[in-house]
Amino acid sequence: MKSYHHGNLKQELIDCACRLCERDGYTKLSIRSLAKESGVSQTAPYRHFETKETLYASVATEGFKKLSIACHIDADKKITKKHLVEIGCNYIEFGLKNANTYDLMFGTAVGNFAEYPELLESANSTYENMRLSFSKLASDSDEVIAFKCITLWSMVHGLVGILRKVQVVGDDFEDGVGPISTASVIATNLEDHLDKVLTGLIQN
Amino acid sequence: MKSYHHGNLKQELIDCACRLCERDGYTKLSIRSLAKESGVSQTAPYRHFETKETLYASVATEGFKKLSIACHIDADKKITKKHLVEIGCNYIEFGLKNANTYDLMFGTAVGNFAEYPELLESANSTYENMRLSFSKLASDSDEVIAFKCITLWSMVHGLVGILRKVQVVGDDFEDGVGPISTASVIATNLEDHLDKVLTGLIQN
DNA sequence: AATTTAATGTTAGCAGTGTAAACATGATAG
DNA sequence: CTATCATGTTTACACTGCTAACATTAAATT
Repeated sequence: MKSYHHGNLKQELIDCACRLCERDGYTKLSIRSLAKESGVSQTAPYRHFETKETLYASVATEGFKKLSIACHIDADKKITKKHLVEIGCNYIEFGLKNANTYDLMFGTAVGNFAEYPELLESANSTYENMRLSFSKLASDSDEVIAFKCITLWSMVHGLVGILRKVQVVGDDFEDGVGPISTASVIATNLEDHLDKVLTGLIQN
Repeated sequence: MKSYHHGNLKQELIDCACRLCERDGYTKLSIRSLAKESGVSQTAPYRHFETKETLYASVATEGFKKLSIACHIDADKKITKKHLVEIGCNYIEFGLKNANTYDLMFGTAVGNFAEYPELLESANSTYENMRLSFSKLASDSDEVIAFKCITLWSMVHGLVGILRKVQVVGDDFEDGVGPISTASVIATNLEDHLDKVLTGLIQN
């Protein structure tokens, strides 16, 4: 039988939001439809999320947790360049396969991460993981490690954006020269590509 | 006196939309407020824009035109690496200074560029300009040029995203190691940074 | 154990949104 | 001069985020 109190509404709303957000994009997500989906009144979600942005923040938090997991590699002892390439590939794969969630995480939907401690923490933790991997590669100074880390991150982040957009931009160039075909070459040789760029990055 | 017909509504709506979009972000943009701003009835814009996405597409089109201009460099004859660095810096500067418009251009607000011929053209033309610059640098094959072009683009695109996000992510690391401080080092030495990365890119 | 309190749910309602339909106006083509 | 068509208006609908007032029940306090 259905009791007055749901019991686990907050988590169910988040799960549901993650699902719908990834399926339709966060723009299409409405608190009301979410409530209906969970079999609860229109305004019930407001007991758990102050505003819609708070809900977005929760979905983004889950996103960063998943991204962290996707980028995690099992290599406690020695990390090689190959490991970094793997991380990069996993990152890009995540970004392409969870495009809508990725948008929410890196777009302007959530204005200020600092207002949402859990989001802040999950985002920083994703960064910290990547940083640790770099620190295990060579005996660089902390500054150099951080620098390389940001550089790799911006690289894979950029590739996610461009590879995705390019699929949508159309291609009125001759074969092999336009953005689409070029990007798809990169996409299908992602490992080689990252390896090449990382080589430049690591040896400088 | 005010005539029944506005005379130049479409362009005024676009201009106004560009302004409001950059000021408040495209999410806050409403067709109704836009109409009010132009002193016209709520539904008048629908004579010029089939849907809101069509309006978005127009704003994005303007964005790509401005980006093209921002990235344009006067160097008909010989292009050097320095020129490419300049292009990259200008690109990043545009992305950071016009963050909301940039979001509209590269986010999911406009789903399929192919549905908006003008947008498609302005986006491709931005790419084509960048490609031309690369083609004037060295006598690479078309494929190599396109490859380098996409790589540079994804690099600066990624930097825009990360530099912007990082300002908002908070920084609970020791000085000089966390994402913010590292990113700001990169941001203030943007030319050096791009030069370094481009060196690796060009010589491979 | 009884009672107070706080957390969580519901109902009703406001102001704002995108968009469609029916109608009004006036510039332009015949 | 008249018919047409692009452009504007009015009205209306279904939807949205969000608030306020009220209902129910779990948890804390006496």
